Amino acid sequence: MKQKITIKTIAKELGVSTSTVSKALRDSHEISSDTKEKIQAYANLYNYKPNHLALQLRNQKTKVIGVILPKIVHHFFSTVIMGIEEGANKKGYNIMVCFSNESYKKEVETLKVLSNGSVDGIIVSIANETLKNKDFKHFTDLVAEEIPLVLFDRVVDEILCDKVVVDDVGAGYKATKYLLDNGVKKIALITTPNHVNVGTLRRQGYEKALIENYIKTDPSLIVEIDENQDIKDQIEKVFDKDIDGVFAVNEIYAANSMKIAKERGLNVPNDLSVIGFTDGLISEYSSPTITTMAQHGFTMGKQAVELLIDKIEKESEVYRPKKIVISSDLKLRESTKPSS
Amino acid sequence: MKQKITIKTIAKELGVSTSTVSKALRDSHEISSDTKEKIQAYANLYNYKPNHLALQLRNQKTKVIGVILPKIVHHFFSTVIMGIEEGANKKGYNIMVCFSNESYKKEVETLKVLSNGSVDGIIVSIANETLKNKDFKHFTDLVAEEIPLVLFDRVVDEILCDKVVVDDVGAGYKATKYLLDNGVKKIALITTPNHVNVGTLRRQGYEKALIENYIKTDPSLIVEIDENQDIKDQIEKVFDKDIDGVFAVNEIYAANSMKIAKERGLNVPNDLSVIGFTDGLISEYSSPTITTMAQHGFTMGKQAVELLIDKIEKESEVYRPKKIVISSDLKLRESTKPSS
DNA sequence: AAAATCTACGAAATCGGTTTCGTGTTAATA
DNA sequence: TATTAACACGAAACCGATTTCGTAGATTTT
Repeated sequence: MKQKITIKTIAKELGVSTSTVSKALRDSHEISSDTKEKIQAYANLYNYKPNHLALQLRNQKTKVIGVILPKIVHHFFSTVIMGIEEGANKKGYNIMVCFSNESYKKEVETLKVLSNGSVDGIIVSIANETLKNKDFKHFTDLVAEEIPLVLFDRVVDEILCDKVVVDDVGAGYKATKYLLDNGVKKIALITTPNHVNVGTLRRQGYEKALIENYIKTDPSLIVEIDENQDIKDQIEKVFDKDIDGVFAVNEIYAANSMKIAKERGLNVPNDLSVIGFTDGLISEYSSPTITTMAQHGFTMGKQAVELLIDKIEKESEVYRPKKIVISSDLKLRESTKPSS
Repeated sequence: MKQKITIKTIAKELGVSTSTVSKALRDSHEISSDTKEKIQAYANLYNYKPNHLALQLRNQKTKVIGVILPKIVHHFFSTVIMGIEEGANKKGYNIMVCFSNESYKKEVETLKVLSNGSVDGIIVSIANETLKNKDFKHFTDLVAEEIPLVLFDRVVDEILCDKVVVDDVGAGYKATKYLLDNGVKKIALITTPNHVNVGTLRRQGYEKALIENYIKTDPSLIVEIDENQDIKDQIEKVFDKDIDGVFAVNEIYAANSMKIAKERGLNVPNDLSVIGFTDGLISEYSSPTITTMAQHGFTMGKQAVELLIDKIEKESEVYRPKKIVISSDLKLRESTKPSS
């Protein structure tokens, strides 16, 4: 890179001290307007830009927010990033994005790198492997160091910090209830293994809606997908159970269910109603289009970053962890019968 | 944030100088093993982490790479990010991700922020508005400042720097040729306005394939989508032209075409063959699944970041801009007839 | 005319590290 | 025994800014 022009260069060229240059550039009243003009003109001419690193070191803040996501090629997470970025920019922050790739080890490493002073605070959605391990030491350490931390979507109670979550129980309930209210009787639940807590919560909502309608939960209607195996094969089995509804905890599972239905000659929504989760492109462009629980990722990201910046900038105040719950709405499309 | 432990703290506590602490922690031979052990033990106990800002300032490098994308909620770009991140991590770099949201103004601002020393180099895919304006001063300034820059996918010749692009002409040619070779006669091209050069290039490939087959390009079969208006409506018209093939320059246009076909009772692929671009989830989960030109975003990201780091780390060498062309492959699915 | 007050600027400390160079002590060599 | 070398460590400069404090000289006040 080209030799950057610094305050020192300007000072030397103009025969003044660095303090004078600094003050002149910040338009201090201590400097005569003559000198100011001269210095500012020179700085402009040579396109002087103050070195951010120096400022960060001096001010002990970076104006950067670290974000660790499990993955990015994913509609929900990329929407969240947009929200985080917009919220951060509005307050003069930039974001440093990293990925755990659902790996515990990478999450630990990334967290270590970010917590060495590169960022003022960190936003994380926990990796699946970590949730499975239940090893959260890297997070509790972070909290102990008092580095501002906000978790979103995939959170756990063990970590004491601000959180932004979807009302997963409510969402599962809403979806299931909608199906029941519209004449669907036998609803399959396509969900994640138990350690992924959002899946568990959505399942609770599903069960709650069933109980309210005096229907006993049938475990054979619940499919816990192992992502290491073929998704479609695993869903396939539940279609032998003569179901007339599917509630899938994400888009991919919903899309796979639709495909199976089509192959089996089932008409969606007449023979089978399908509701997915995450309002992504698949649901929108599938045919028929898929009714989903919209997760409002953008809002989540924005709320998360606002919470974080609040924590960063008002650290003197007494702190009690906040939890923001974002309710998700049913977005009706063609894969369900119209509301009766 | 909690008061961080610094080298100074350790020095004071142990009654040695900061130089000694620094050397001990870096395992210098200058320090006796006695002292080293004592210092290292203390540092470990109190979880000392060297402050990155201080190191960055001293070394005049940040080990951070800036990335500016037009958007993120988009399969291709999120795949590219993955590639960039992986390549960067492998070399000990982190990435700072920003978005232009296709806006010229935001692109200029973001570039300014990143070029103040926060990053060692920048990777950009140019915003649509900028391509339209044809105002690249913010980029040429960057090049003049000798800040390492790599452009990918959406690039222009006016900016002298390393580039990574898809062989768009070749891709357009391959797609069109495949259709022609398999009996499709009248192929509609659903593309972007002319200022988006990737669209233009793909169009050239389309035309090249037609010419080779002695078919005159029919302008009425080419639809330039204005993203501010309803996409489906715009595509609708070309369906009146009795077409039997569609080549769309992205997934969304392809999906919309499929939808129209379905509404008009056209069987895909028997009555109409469809080829899209970007191998995203829509193409994969659409029904029938959509044949696409796979863009290899991950590879592009990785190549781009490797080019950039090379530039950053070997800046002494004589520099001549490199251009890496990544060829894209046709991924055959159900929306086209099998190869004959 | 002496004292007080401004004005305009510079010296030096600071942020948290690294690194060069110098030096006192001890051990090895001539 | 005098000289040299090795060892172990500290002082100080440096990266690029900001900011406090001090002060010379001009101006105003008493």
